[in-house]
Amino acid sequence: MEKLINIISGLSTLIGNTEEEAKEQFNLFQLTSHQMHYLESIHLLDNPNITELALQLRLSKPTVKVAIDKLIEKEYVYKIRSDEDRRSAHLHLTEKGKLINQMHEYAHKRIAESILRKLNNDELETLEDLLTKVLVDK
Amino acid sequence: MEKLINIISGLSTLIGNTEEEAKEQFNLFQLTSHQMHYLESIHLLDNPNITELALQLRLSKPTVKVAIDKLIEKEYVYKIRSDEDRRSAHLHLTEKGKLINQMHEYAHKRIAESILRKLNNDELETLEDLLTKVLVDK
DNA sequence: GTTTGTAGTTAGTAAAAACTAACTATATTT
DNA sequence: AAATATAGTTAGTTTTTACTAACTACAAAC
Repeated sequence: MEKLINIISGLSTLIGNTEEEAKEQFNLFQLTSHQMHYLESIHLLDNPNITELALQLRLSKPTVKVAIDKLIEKEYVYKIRSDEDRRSAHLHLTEKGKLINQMHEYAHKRIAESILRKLNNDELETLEDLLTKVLVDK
Repeated sequence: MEKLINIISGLSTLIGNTEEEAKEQFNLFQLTSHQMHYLESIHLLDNPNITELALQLRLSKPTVKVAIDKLIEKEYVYKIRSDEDRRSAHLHLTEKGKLINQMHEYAHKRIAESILRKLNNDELETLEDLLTKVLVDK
C-alpha cells in the first residue's frame, strides 16, 4: 500500500507539473486561473446556462454573469438563446475558448511520449491493460 | 499512442476529481484556493523567504507579504528570521498548515484503495514495476 | 387570465488580491 | 566608511471577484 501511494503521488506530481507547464504557455493569452476554470467548467457541463454554471462553481448568478460577460467580450465564450425556454441561454466555447481543452490534450500527449520513451512494446501493452482495468467504472 | 493518451486523460481526471473532493473538505477550514496555493508553494519550496515565494508565484513582494500576514494571523504559517542574513525570514507551515499536505496524501490513499479493489496481487506488482519505470528520471 | 416561479440582468457595494512608490534595516562592494 | 544592493515592510491605489436586492422577461400553475 505504501509503495502504491508513493507511486500515485509521483504520478500526480508528473501530471500536475506537465499541466502547469502547458498552462504557462496559455497564461500568455491573458487568462486568470479563475477564468480558465470557467472555461473548463463550461466544457465539463457541456454548454450549461448561467444558473447551472453558478451552481457548479458555487457562486451567485450575478457573479457568474459578470465573469461570463468578460469572457464573451474577450471572445472565449458565446451565448445561444434556448428555443425551448426563451428566458435561458446556453454557454458555448468559441474556437479560442476551446484552446483550453487542447492545452490539456497537449499535456497528456507529452506524458504519453515520455512513457513511450521508457517502456518497450510489451510493457506498454501490459501497462495499458492494467490501467484500463483500473479506470473502468465499478 | 491514441489509446495511451486516452488512458492518461482518464487518469488525470481521476486524480483531479479525487483531489477536488479532498479539497472540498478542506474548504471548511476557511481557506481560499489562492491561500491553499500559498501553503502548497511553501511546502514545495521548502521554507522559502518572501522574495523566493513571490518569484515562484510571479507576484510582487508586497502582494505576497500581505497574503502571508493573513496566513500568519490565521496560524497556518510562521516566520523564522535567518541567522545568516538577518534581513531575511524563512516561512514555515504550522501543524495546521501542514494539513494541506495531508489532504493530498488522503486523496492519493483513496486512489490507491480503488486500485487495490480492481487488481489482484500479480497485476498490482506488475503495475507498480511499470509505473516505477515510467517515473524514474531520464 | 392572474398569480407564482424561474432565468437572466442591473445597480450598488464590500472584500480580496493585485500593483507601484517609498521607506527601514541589514549586507555587500568599492 | 561611503555607496550600493537586497529583504522586507508600509501606504495608497486599482482591479478583480464576490455579494445582496431589485428588476425584466418569459414560463408554468392555479
